[in-house]
Amino acid sequence: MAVVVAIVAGQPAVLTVPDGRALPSGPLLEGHRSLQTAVRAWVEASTGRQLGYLEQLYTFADPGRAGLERHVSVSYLGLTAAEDADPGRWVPWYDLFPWEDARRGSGVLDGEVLPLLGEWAALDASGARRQRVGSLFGQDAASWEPDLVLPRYETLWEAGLVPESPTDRRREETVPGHELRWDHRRIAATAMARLRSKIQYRPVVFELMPPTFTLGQLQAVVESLAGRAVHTQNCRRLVEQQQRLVEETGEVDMSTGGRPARLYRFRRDVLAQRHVSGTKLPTVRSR
Amino acid sequence: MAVVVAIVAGQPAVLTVPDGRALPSGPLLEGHRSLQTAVRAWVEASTGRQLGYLEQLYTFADPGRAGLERHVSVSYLGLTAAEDADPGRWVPWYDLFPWEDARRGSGVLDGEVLPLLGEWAALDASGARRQRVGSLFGQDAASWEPDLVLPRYETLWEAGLVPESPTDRRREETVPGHELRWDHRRIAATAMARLRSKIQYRPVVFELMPPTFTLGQLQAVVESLAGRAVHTQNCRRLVEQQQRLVEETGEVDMSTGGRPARLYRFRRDVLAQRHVSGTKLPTVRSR
DNA sequence: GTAATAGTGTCTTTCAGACAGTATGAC
DNA sequence: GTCATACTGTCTGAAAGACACTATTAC
Repeated sequence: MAVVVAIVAGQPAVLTVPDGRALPSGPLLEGHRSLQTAVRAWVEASTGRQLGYLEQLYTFADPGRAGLERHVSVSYLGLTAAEDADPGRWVPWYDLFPWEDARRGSGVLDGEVLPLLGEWAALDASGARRQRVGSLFGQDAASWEPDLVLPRYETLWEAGLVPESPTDRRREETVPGHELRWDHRRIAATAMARLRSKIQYRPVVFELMPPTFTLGQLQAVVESLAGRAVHTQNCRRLVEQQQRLVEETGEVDMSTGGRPARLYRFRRDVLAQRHVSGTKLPTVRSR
Repeated sequence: MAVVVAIVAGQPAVLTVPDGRALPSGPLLEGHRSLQTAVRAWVEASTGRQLGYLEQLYTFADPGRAGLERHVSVSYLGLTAAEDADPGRWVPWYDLFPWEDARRGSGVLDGEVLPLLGEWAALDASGARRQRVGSLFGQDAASWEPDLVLPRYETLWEAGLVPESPTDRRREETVPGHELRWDHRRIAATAMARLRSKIQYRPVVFELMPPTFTLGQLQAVVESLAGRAVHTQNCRRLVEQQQRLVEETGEVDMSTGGRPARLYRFRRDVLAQRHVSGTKLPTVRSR
């Protein structure tokens, strides 16, 4: 099973099967040296695009009844450069998790998710639920941490607020969001969490970028992944000077609507050279 | 398959099968809700000790011949509190990887590993091997990064310098170190790398500590895991003030050989409360 | 007293975060 | 000219890294 991420129409999106209701999955191919190469070959063959990056995510297993073998499925996170072909199979990541986008107003979070979670938390006299919701969803002076995608999803699942919650606790009213079959939305949440933390300490954002890009575009992609605004100047400083992750191509992009932006390309050689860190997500406090 | 780590006689050690030549492994048990709980139950039953921490490491698969199912094995990293019973089944981690201990003199590294790697690098005219060895093993002004356990091991494997290297490239003279069957030493290296990076951003060291401990003991454990000296005062400051990860018990340990040390205990409640980071490994430059 | 380890106070350097200002296009 | 976006220079505060010093035991 693979969660393949690309930037489609400026927003991160996840590749699905044609009906848009499940992640693509395949059998473990024979004859490959490792699982990793087998998965890469399978994804590249079935999507027709090259994967810039692939890493193992997590291995799940069905409970397994007596006498039967468990069914084991290994999930992977893959990144590929943006391309606008075949948009039907790409589901925007914030359609899956509308509450994860804290960039603008966060309407779904404040308008629908938090009130429903509030009801759930109120049912628990000990206050543990309220504290959990607070620290995960950035209430009560806790900051909203982009990485906590999975525990946030799990909280909604436990609270019965997603359609895939277990039937005995599922509520009438659920939180908005594009549903996937089985536990695929949970796996997508795992991938999203991994990617959000990975971009902070490894330069993997560039695998999602076209060959040349402006620093403004780079920042927009980082923001779309993190789901929040980052600090422009520090982002530039980090990428350009401190890490020397990019170099100018000498060309400019005139279609900005303002001053033309210089085009840059990723310096792939730094990956081999040193042990570099990624985009540190310079945070912006107010907003 | 599990890599269970504990501090035995002051040094990190890995649990093995009775002959000390393989990691313990078991079948996927039936009837558990998740793989994680199944592994925990199996390890706790077979070792008789509780695991403070358990996380999935990596999933490997045999190449798989036509018509046969691949054999999949899921590996886990487990941490348990120090205990000195049954020392025969614990193999010290620096017996497995003597070159990973950069705390004192690093005799094995300078005396045996680097000369052999130098020979291997010299066979490559392009200089790529030399650069790789330099950046991984901290030569040529590159700093020695504790986390790079796995690429260092893989380099030795590729260079034919470990007994488990493929026969067609294995050298006469290999690097010292306790060998394990199959690819178990590689899995142990994966675990070591994961643990070394994990202690920097999650407070997992405490799972290896006895219920009460002095800050000196804590520092010694961090150093033994990281394989290098850390900065005493900053380590204290971080753990005590900034993160408030520990609290005094009010008692002291008189067996230090110098001034008695205050005893502390880990504040388990912080795990639930906030999203705290671990021991930042304040580095010490000279040495 | 010395040796050894525990613990405290403070200085310096680095850098994330922030602000203010300038540059260059379209209209 | 205005508006919009791109880019630059500099300030500040927090914290990592480092140093010097004091405290309390055993001998």
